[in-house]
Amino acid sequence: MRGRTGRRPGGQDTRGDILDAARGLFTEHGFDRTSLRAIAREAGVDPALVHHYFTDKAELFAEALSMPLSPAVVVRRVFDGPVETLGERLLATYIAVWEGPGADRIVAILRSAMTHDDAARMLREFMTATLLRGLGEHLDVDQPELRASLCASQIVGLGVLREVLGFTPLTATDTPALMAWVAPTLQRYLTGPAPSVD
Amino acid sequence: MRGRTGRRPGGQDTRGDILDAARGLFTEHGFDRTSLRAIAREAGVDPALVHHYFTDKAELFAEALSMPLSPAVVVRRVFDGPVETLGERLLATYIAVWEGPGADRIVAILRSAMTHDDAARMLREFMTATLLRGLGEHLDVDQPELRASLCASQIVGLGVLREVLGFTPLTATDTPALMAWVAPTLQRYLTGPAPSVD
DNA sequence: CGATGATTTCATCATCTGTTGAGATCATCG
DNA sequence: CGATGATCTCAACAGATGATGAAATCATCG
Repeated sequence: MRGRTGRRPGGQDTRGDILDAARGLFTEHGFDRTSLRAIAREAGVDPALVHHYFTDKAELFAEALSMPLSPAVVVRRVFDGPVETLGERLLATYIAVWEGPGADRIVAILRSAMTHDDAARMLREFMTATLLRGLGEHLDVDQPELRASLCASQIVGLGVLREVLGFTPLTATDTPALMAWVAPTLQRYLTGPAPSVD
Repeated sequence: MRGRTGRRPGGQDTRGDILDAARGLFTEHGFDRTSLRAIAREAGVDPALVHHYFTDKAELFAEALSMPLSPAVVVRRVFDGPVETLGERLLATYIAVWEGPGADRIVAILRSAMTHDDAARMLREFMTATLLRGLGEHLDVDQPELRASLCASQIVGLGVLREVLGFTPLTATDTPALMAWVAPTLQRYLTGPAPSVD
């Protein structure tokens, strides 16, 4: 039954199984340390089949880790409300992404972005689409790109240390307490006055 | 001359050449994407020689990317001065590390830390040794580990986006302007009042 | 000069990588 | 039922990887 060649009986979603396995392994080990063969093994499938459905390892990565959240939704959620609590809603939205069902994908992208160009591009697009796009439309501030990038740096830093590297003080602290610390930072980056450089 | 076996004439520091090559390649590609053979090629040396000097790839990584700055020096530099400008000095110290002669090592560690345990450990040790150690001794605040970790998250996020991923708004902004934005964040994390959680 | 030990390369190993082509099995539709 | 096409595995490829043992060359010190 297992080692038999040819098409399997019963309409199984083998392609989906491969995607699931890929998502799991990419999340755990990143792009480079994940082999097609390991994915195939995890999915209970011959390596050649992976290559049959997805021509490239990069294509499989892109399809398995497609955006977990539509930028439009994020933008609406973040910018719909009083300006004074903008940082709070922004942080809450991202933390919801970290901890929500799409968390795997984000961690995988974060892990892989450091060495793999595709992942870096996906991360950049995710941050700019969800963060920078709404800024220009809904907020009237100077240097919007810089402000957004500063927010991105704080958010990414938090995600890396907490979700990827598992820094103990951050993983141990519960989410509301963490938000109370970090939200004011984002708020100032977004709406605070530009500092004067000495 | 090149393809000859046996010891080379002239007291050359081949071991040092290997370390230099390793540092450069680890910096550019991270741990996983750097092969011993590529290092050997770059150093103009047989792959077996690399293995002769450094038993392991991990050992070579650790030795090539040893700490660029002694924690004691960092702690003294950061905590020697008025408390009101603590965040400023802290950030200046780290940015000096990013941009100084040890920058390669930090970038390599950052790149590799996402997938390689040794690099993650080195990063964790670097951050805690330079940041957390001094806090307990020189500063009387509540939750020192959490405060230090929040600083680490902002610093690491900045380093990742600016030095590793090359986020354009951050790379384009000059250092003093960036410091003026971020230093207050660190200052608040270190000495500000603990926020009340709703 | 001769012996000893450190340096350096060669040839080779088993293993893993992504990829390919051929053929086996099954679902689907005439 | 029979043909067509999608699905799936087998066997195998060439190339890269980290590693090893043996031999060649040189520096050093007696």
